[in-house]
Amino acid sequence: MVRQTKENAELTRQRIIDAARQVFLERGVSRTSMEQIATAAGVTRGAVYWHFSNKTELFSVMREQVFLPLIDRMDDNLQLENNEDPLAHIENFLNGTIQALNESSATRETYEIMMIKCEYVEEFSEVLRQILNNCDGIIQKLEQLYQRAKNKGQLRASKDPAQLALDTHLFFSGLLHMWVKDIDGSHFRNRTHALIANHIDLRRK
Amino acid sequence: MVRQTKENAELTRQRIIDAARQVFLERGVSRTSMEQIATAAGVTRGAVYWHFSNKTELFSVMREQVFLPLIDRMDDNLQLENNEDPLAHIENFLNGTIQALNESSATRETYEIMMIKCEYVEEFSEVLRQILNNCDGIIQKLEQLYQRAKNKGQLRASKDPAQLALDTHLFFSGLLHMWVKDIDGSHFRNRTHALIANHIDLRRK
DNA sequence: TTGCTTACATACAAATATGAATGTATATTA
DNA sequence: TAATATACATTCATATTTGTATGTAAGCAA
Repeated sequence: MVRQTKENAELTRQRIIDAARQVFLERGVSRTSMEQIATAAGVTRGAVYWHFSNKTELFSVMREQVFLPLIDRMDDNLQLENNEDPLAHIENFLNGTIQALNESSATRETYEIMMIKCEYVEEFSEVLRQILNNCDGIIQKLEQLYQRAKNKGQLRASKDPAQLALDTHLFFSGLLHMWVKDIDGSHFRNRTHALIANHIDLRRK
Repeated sequence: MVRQTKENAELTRQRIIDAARQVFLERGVSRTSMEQIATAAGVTRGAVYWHFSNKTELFSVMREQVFLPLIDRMDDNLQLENNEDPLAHIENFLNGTIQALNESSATRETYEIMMIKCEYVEEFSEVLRQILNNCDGIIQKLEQLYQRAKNKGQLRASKDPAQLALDTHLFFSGLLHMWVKDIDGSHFRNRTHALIANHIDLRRK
């Protein structure tokens, strides 16, 4: 296999990314060598280095392939339309994110890698900063939605939208972490719907 | 420095543990070599290997030094005494844990290492299982406390103690994660008290 | 005081990983 | 169709890391 067409090269590239995800998941990012990724992708290290300059870049591409669409989805989903029921809107958003995890193994695996199979030091601390930035965005939008809920009289008395937004965000990051760690699903994966409903219901008047 | 007394050997051992924590924090567990730990502790690899059979064991000891007392504290603190105000009890427990982070740099650093500077694969997945077990215990005790709160009529109508306990646990693991990641403290570290108060207040009648 | 053990330091061998250099056959293009 | 750039495979030189093996001086027990 020497010189592929452009299209085939693109397929090779994607195979390498998928292989990286798989090996990262099994062995953790640090312990994974370029050789292992290459083998898993059915190529040699030469090919991997041709497409990616090093493991960090490969990791970033893998991550962005999953996260950029996900962030878009969040942005769309949290858009402040003329929603009659802001609280239900928040609930739908949370459920939707969980649904994305259930439906896409690539998303699921990438989450798992990022949460418990990656060490955020040196080059990787940049990733952490990006994640925190996203959090900020989500919190802001949650706050706006809670503000609208308050304006509509959906909320219990005197609840501060900013605080509610933070509480929801913390609840949800906790949920995502537990969702990922709870491999057999008995504790959280099978109960997300009820947990989310309960969380939102605590806010309702 | 050739042959120390028993006491001095114990000091050396502790210095190695502290050095490991420091290097783990800087470079992540995987990237840390025994050589780096030894250098940081002012000894050679020979000493490190004399005290610990490998990096994994050293990690475990470091972790247990911080976590076993912490778990004890939790057990004590969540004990079901004749408390008049179960909700306040929960609030105190949460605040106390945060306080432990604020007061002890070893605790703080160990948390940071375990959350964002360690990859839970192979030997380390055992640690993850232990953590989840602890979570179970905490959730159970929270549930009992919420049950007592319900019996005392502290809770809003028809709230299920089990659900409330899970929600609190998710909130708090989210908070711990964010607390650790929010290095400059602007987002969460300075607001934990209010966040916790708000969270508990959502449950109050 | 002798002899054994401890608490390390030093030296060694083997494995593994990296990046770059080089080779090469085929697409692509002029 | 000839020249060139592409998409890899192969090779090489260089670190790095690990575990162990061996050395050694001082503590400790008899």
